[in-house]
Amino acid sequence: MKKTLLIYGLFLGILAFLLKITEYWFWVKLNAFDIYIVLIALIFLSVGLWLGHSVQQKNKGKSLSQPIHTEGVLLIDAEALAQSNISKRELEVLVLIAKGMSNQEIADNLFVSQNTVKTHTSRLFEKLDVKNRTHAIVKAKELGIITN
Amino acid sequence: MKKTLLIYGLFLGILAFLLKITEYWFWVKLNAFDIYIVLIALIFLSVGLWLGHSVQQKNKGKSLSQPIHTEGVLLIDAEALAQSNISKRELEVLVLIAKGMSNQEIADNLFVSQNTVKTHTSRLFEKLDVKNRTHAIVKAKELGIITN
DNA sequence: ATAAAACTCATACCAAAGTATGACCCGAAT
DNA sequence: ATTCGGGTCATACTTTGGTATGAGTTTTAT
Repeated sequence: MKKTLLIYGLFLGILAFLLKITEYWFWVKLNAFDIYIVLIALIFLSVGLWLGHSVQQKNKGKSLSQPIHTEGVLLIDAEALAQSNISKRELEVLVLIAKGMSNQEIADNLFVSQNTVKTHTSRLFEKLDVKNRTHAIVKAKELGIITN
Repeated sequence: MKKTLLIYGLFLGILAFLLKITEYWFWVKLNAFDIYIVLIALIFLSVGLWLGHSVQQKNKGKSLSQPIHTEGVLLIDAEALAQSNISKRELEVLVLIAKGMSNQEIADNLFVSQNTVKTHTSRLFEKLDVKNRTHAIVKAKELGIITN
């Protein structure tokens, strides 16, 4: 946490410095005021998006533990789910797999890397005692974890 | 969450401060320009944060927690099957895919080579307009060609 | 406060899935 | 008889899926 904040601070500091430099450049040499404003806006818009994404990542673990059903795929047996030791994130991946998504699509959907999806799927398959995604789907349905 | 926002706010404050400090390195002048810039920056940072948050919310809704959709027992729609131009053999392969079998397992099951299974699956995917087996399963179920 | 579990990500590697193309056989329709 | 669709198979290739391992961070439980 400390490290993360330090990085944020450092980044913002560098950003401030760069802004001053570009300000000097534009203001003195070119006097392109409008361009400068747009630049500022774009940069901070990006920073905002980035930070928003970070916040999102941080809140991932919080809220969505309760949802029972999803579009087209429904959780029925909470007991079976608990029994299986499948984590929240793994369940999300499972649901998206059951929707027919590829690893890359799942990654995009969950805003994580493909590698992360792969480790989730790997653990998932281990817990379901299967060897591939299609088998995982039927097994999960057999166990009542998901359905349609 | 509150804490996080507070920290971000703090850093924004530091950013404003740094902007003021660096101002003296280049410009020994105090005017409305910098305040204006900071204002722009803050506004667009907010927009960015808001957008990031919106995306997050939207995604949440997309991946999880949607209305239940319980289809009763599906009958295999012969019409849909005919419509899809799927051949007998391709249908057999499709069913075995939906059972979670690998290509090799399907080949063994149908007493043909794995290559043959691959060409069947390939044609099947083409006819179902999908790119992989898991998607083929959901598509075929949507079309009522197979059921569980 | 600390340990355990969950989440994220990366690299490297191997296996399976999927595509493209061409070929042969067979039975049914024209 | 010839064409055509379906079935079979092969080779070569690219892409995706899956495993193994290690590591850093965050959340949660003790």
